[in-house]
Amino acid sequence: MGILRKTKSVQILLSQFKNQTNAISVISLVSRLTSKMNKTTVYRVLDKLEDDGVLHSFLAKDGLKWYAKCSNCSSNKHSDVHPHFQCLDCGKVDCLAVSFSIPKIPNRKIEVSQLLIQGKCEACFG
Amino acid sequence: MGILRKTKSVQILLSQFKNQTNAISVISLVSRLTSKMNKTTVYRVLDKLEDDGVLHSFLAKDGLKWYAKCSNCSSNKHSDVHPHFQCLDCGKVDCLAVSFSIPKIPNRKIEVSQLLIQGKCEACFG
DNA sequence: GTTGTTAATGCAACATAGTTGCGTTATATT
DNA sequence: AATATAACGCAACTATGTTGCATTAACAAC
Repeated sequence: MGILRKTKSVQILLSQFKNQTNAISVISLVSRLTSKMNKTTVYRVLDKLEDDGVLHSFLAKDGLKWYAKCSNCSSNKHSDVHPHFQCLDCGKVDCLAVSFSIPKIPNRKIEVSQLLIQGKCEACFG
Repeated sequence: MGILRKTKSVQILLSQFKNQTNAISVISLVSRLTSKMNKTTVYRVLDKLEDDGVLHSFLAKDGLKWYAKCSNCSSNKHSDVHPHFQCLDCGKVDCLAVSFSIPKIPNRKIEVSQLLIQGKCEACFG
């Protein structure tokens, strides 16, 4: 069950993802919004926005959950399969606008896949 | 700093990975060895075995850490880059013996990458 | 085999991410 | 304005993982 009401919390959270394509960790959202809403609400709204195909989530290598805007998803399915890149220096995570090929695996049905790449980003590499 | 002494705990943990190629979650190891060693010891020994290139670790989609035997790693580097497959039905995780190509990304230095594939395994697919 | 050094362990307490139950608030419909 | 109920805040809780420290045990030297 997705978002039914455009509450203040939903609008605040959506505004965090406006005008930027980077992913944001849940921890970061909870702490930066701590004066505006309860952490429980952050978790619940993010969950629903993912249901609706507005955001997609993935886990970084440290086990923390990150969210980013979807580009071509609906509430039916998350069609947007792309790798995520996390900088080991500054911690920034972004969605890479490239597609990758999943290796063929016999006798298994593939449903989801996620590729996490870590290294140094443009800013930290130079 | 890796393993220096062949203690009873080290031997018990290593025996869990003998004669099988599946990955095992830390949670599962902690609970199945609860009568034989403290959970702190489980975490510490696994950490050291990974340092030594004996085991490698990765995170499944639920954020839980899993370990599996390395095949071609040393304490210097984990050379064994392969995808992991987790069955959404039975939860079993295994290392796939295939290599995959990481997409080219401009202006970034790639250091680590992990591909997690989820779906239905041979047993649950049929 | 005994001794000494110190890596490894067990335990308790702690840290952190995330979840649940429930009473209250506020959105949207009539 | 009244009503139904989705959404919220709060507190308490769960689970995974970590830390500090006193004790134990591996192993090398004798």
